[in-house]
Amino acid sequence: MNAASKETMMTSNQATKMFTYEFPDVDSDLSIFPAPEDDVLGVEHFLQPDYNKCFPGSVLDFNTFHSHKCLSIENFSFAVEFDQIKIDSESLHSSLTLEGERTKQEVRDEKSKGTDDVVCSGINKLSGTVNRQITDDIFNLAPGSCNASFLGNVDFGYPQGFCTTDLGVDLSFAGGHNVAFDQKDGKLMISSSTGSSGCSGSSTACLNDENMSDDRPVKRKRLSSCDSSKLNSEHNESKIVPFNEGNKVETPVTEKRLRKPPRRYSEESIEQKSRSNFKKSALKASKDKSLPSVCHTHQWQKKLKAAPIVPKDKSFNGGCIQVPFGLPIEEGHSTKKRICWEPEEIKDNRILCIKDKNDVESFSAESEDENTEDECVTKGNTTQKGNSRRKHHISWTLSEVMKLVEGVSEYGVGRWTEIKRLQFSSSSHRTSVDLKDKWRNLLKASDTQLQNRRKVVLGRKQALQQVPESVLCRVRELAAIYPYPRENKSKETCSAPTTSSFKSTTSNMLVCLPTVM
DNA sequence: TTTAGGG
DNA sequence: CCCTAAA
Repeated sequence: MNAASKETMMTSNQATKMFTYEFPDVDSDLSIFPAPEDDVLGVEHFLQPDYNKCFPGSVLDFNTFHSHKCLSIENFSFAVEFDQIKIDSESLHSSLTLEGERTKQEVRDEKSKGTDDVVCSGINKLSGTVNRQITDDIFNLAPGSCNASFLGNVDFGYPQGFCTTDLGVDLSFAGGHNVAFDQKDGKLMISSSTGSSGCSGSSTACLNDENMSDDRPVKRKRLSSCDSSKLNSEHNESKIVPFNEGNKVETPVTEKRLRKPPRRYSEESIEQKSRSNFKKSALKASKDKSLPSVCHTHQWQKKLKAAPIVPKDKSFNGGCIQVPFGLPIEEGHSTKKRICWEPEEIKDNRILCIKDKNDVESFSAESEDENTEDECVTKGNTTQKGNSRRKHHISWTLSEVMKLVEGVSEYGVGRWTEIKRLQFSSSSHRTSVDLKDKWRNLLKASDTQLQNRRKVVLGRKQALQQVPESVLCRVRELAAIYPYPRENKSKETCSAPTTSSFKSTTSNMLVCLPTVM
């Protein structure tokens, strides 16, 4: 419309000629040292005061660059959206057409530093580093210090394999100028929406400083999270965003919608949140800070597909860990509420096997110890403890039963939590509910045993008996002393816990039974 | 969160 | 062993 339109009258040849610079000697005397991908590049070295000393051959003197040709962005208020900038310096130097001493310097600098992942820097301190949000850096640019002229036509030309989704770049310049990164072409596009001064094509850009005022409010808008530009990688195109003066507050920066997390993950997250305070906090933290690792969405999506649920530690409570990259790690995982992927037959077979094992070897000796117990636990759980909705059947060993009976004798029926804490502290797979259930089953078993005895069906049935008779007798004794809730309410109640230990009473327990025989 | 009880 | 209601 005004000077802006005038400035765009220059032919593309002119523009190309004027602002194309090649670095013939960039690689000649400077070697490249590959840097780890996660290296974060500092930008302080860009601010070294002796730039001009080192490179007197100025290609672009920011101070003398003609503002009538290109926009002077001194005191330039702008909004910059850099989610993640990962620019390969190889391609950067090859097609970078920024004119400028500093640009050259920076490229050289990066070369000399041997970093592969470098810098998009046309302004004083506009740099992107790997996995780093530099919005703040950009925002903190002192307007006065940004004495630079900037002309577009920056070709970032990312190489093969370079992930375009790592370049979620949106530059919205106040005053109707917008800078966008064309991920398809790898071009930085600068355009004006205020008039006819739009750039021709994506390779040239002209910015006019007349529309710029020094007092333009700095508008910065964060994307909701850094992964927003990653999730829809296929359709994520940098757009030139119109920017109107009256529209400063709601700059329509490219909105990228978050991909909804997989349902399974959501469910698991909810589950984790409800089960562990630590997990809760971790999840919250991960949500709140919009963790940068989520930027690797495509990675963790892949992992999520293929990731098996990996057992994390030996304990049951430790549970499983499924770590999509950058997602909250479940720290403790309940063994409950798993989705059962295993056919029932397999489980039944395993249960039978365990029972057979017990038939053969268990209860023959009272000395069955924790090792056997743990071994049993391991057998029952390692294969699928991550997936099964139903907890694996872990046969109660004799030692466990004895501990349970002893606990009941000490603390009474119904105080399962205490029994668990004091008797089953080492076996994390037995919950208080398990103890309660087991006690209930023991009561049933003891009752059945009585009936069997009365029917005189001895021998083989006794062999099939899971719990030895002595233990069941003890259970009956305790049941008489500590009536199981509701079942034995009619029975007499004994308030004082028995102090006798299991072994001391096993010898005469049958005598203690009032109803037996 | 623990316990009781049904399934 | 799971699930849920109740305390």
